[in-house]
Amino acid sequence: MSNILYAIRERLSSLHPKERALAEYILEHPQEATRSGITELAERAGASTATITRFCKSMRFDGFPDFKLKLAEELAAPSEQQPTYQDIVAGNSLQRIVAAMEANHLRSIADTTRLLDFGALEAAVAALDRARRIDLYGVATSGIVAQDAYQKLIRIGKEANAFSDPHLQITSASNLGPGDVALAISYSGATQETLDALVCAKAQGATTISLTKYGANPLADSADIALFASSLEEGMRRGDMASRIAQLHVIDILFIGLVSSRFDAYVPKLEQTYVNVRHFRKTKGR
Amino acid sequence: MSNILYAIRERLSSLHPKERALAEYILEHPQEATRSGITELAERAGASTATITRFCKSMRFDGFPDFKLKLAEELAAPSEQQPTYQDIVAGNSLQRIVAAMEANHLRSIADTTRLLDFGALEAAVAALDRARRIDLYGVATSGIVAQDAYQKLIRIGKEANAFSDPHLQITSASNLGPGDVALAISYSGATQETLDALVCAKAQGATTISLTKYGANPLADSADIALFASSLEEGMRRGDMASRIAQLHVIDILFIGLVSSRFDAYVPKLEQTYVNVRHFRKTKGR
DNA sequence: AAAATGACGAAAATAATTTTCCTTCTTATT
DNA sequence: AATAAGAAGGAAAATTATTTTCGTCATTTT
Repeated sequence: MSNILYAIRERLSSLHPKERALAEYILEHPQEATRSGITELAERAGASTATITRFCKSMRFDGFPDFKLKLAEELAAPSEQQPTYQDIVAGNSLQRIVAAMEANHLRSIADTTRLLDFGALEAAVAALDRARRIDLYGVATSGIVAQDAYQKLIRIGKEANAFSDPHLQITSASNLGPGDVALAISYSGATQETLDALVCAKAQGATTISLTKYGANPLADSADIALFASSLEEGMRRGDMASRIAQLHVIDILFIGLVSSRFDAYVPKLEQTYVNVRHFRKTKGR
Repeated sequence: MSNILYAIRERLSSLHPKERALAEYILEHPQEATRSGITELAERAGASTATITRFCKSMRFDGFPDFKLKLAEELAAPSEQQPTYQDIVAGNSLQRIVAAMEANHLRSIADTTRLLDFGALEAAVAALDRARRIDLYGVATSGIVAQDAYQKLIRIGKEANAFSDPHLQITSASNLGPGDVALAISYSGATQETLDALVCAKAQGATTISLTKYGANPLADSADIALFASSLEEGMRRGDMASRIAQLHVIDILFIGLVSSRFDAYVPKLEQTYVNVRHFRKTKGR
């Protein structure tokens, strides 16, 4: 199922009556939602146009037209051609596991790419470029992603730090200032410690960026710039595998975007780092 | 190519100057055309909004919004041919970077899957299942992958440890014994420290597994079981991005293979870990 | 029971698109 | 070469769509 429809279904229970009526109508007639204007849809779903706009904004779209466009794009990608997410169950042969894993990872990268918000991406790259200091927050699996971003950033001479420890996160966030950047990573977007750190960083005047699963969530709501990686169906036995790969995909894009934005400044540092590591370790490898 | 873009190109020669300028702009930046409003597009294409509307009508669309929607749907449809590895170069637009990144990651996962040796995989899973202790070695980017494997293994109660520090690697390897497993990760397969640790582990009687790029390399040659992740074309400016994702892909397969091999033993631990983390942190997230 | 909060829609405000209409440019004709 | 006819194209008016504001009503809290 499409990520947008999935995100809607996920939120269904937490919606107000009219919003829910609207959400249910969209879930039942997604095609029609993309074809009609806001007034028409309001009538058919039994809600007001105001409710629709509010709903779209709460889903972090620019507005109804933006929602319509993104939904249309998702619906246009025929899912029967694309591999769909596979659950992992008992007693599967290695062959089946490998096939399922491949499908999930491919799908999750493709989905993430399709859902990318270029505006947010550009803003994030610009903020990272400007930043005097960059803090990276993430716990457990998301900590791995934060570490990965950290390793990349220091290669181009950025003053970056990654924290998994809640106390250190807050400690470091407290010492950020305007122009600095805090990038908080959490699959669910609901990790309290990471959220606390982000809020703290924001209070210090830092530019805050979130990287979470798709759909509204506390972390994304609090961040100045919200980036998303595709979310898998619930019930997937270990949804965080694909999501972590999707998040790394976004990190890679951010990093290459950053390097490309000022090629002359960053590439020499990157090359120098590489040369130095080789020279001092006298090995070819990583 | 999309039908709409194709239709535009076909009509190109029969269009008036301004319409042609518009058409050419759309052909070159189809994505942007779907993202922007009519005013914005008019400015960028050097035509007036009136011209755009007229153009859309002449193409038998209802109007500009209709055109935009249909074009977006077409562009969202899955891509034509198998993507090939793309190099990352200066001054690329974010759109191109994203497209290249997606192509590389998709390709690298697909390639890795195709190159998988099921025999080695099965042997690795069996060794991990048997192991009393599991050591994970990896430096820098490969250290991230080792950390990821570590986080997974401890979730199912495996006594695992990940080391990036060369001294600690050796120290820990020295205390492995028969039945234990050392999994060494290095993209090049030539990282001296990691190789040393693996050799040391082997001398202690541990089963050794390597995870490297495809092809002969010291690490794979020394390991009892050699696993491979797809190697990118040489000269790729940052080949380790895709390779790291491919390595994680292999780790995921190993892990799920392990869990599936003895579902009844491992899944309850996995579930329990998950429940406990949620309970003690009183959050839904990661 | 009063106050506070929040959902919600009517309607005003704003934004986007389409249409009208007029100017300008081209081309055909005298 | 001058002029009329016709089409291209843009400015701005008209229309249409979307968003925001604001007030009402319902629900919850004190």
